[in-house]
Amino acid sequence: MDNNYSMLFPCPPSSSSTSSYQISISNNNNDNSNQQHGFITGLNNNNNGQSSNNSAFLDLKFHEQQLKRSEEDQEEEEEERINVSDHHQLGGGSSSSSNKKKGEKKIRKPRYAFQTRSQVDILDDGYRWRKYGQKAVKNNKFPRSYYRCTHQGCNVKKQVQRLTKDEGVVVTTYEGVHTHPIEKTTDNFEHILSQMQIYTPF
DNA sequence: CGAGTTTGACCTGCGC
DNA sequence: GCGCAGGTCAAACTCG
Repeated sequence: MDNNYSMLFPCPPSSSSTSSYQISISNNNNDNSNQQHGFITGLNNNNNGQSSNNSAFLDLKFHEQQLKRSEEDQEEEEEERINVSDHHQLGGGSSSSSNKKKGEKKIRKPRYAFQTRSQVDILDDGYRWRKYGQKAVKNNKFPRSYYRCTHQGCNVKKQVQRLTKDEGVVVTTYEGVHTHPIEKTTDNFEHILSQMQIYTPF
C-alpha cells in the first residue's frame, strides 16, 4: 500500500494536447472505504474506436485495491516475472496447480484498480486483451470479466466490472505490468494517460 | 482460418 | 470438513 503506485502505461511525452486532465491519487491506508478523493476529471475522450457509441469516461477515480501488498510483494513479482518465461503454461485447472510447488505461498502480483465513468466497459488502453472468463459476482448484478494481455510472454491481466450502485461506473483492475510497448497507437487511453498530471494530496 | 468471445466446469482459498 | 465465492481453463462458437 503505502504510496507505491506504478504507472502501468508507458507515458510518452505528450505530443499534442487536445484536452487536459488531472488525476489525484489517494493513498488511502484507511482502507478502501472512502474514495471520496482521488479523481481524474475533465476527460472528453470522444471515441477511441473501441465501440461505436463510445462516449467514454468523464470521471476517473483511482484507488488501490484491498490488497495488503508491499515491497515484499514487489520482489515476489520480480521473481515471478522471471519464472514466467520458463513455464508460463496455462495448463488446465488441475495443471495450474502444478505450476507452483506444494506448500509454496501463493504469489500474487500487486493489483491496481481505477474507476471510470463510462458507457462502455472496455477501455481502449492500447493493449490487446483476450477475454478468458466472466463471473457473476456476489452483491453485484453485473458480471466481472477477466482479460489477459495477448502479447506473447506478457502476463498482465485485468478485470472489468460495473458497479451496481452506480451503473455508470466501471472498475478496472490491472494485475501485473506490461513487458512490451503499447500495441495500438491510436489516440486512445494511452494518449489520455499521457496527458494526465499526477499528484498526491498527502 | 485465425483471433477473440462465451460459458460451464473445475480448482483454490477462506471463513465457519 | 464443508460450502461459498473468486479465479481460471478450454471446448465450442462467432466474427472479420
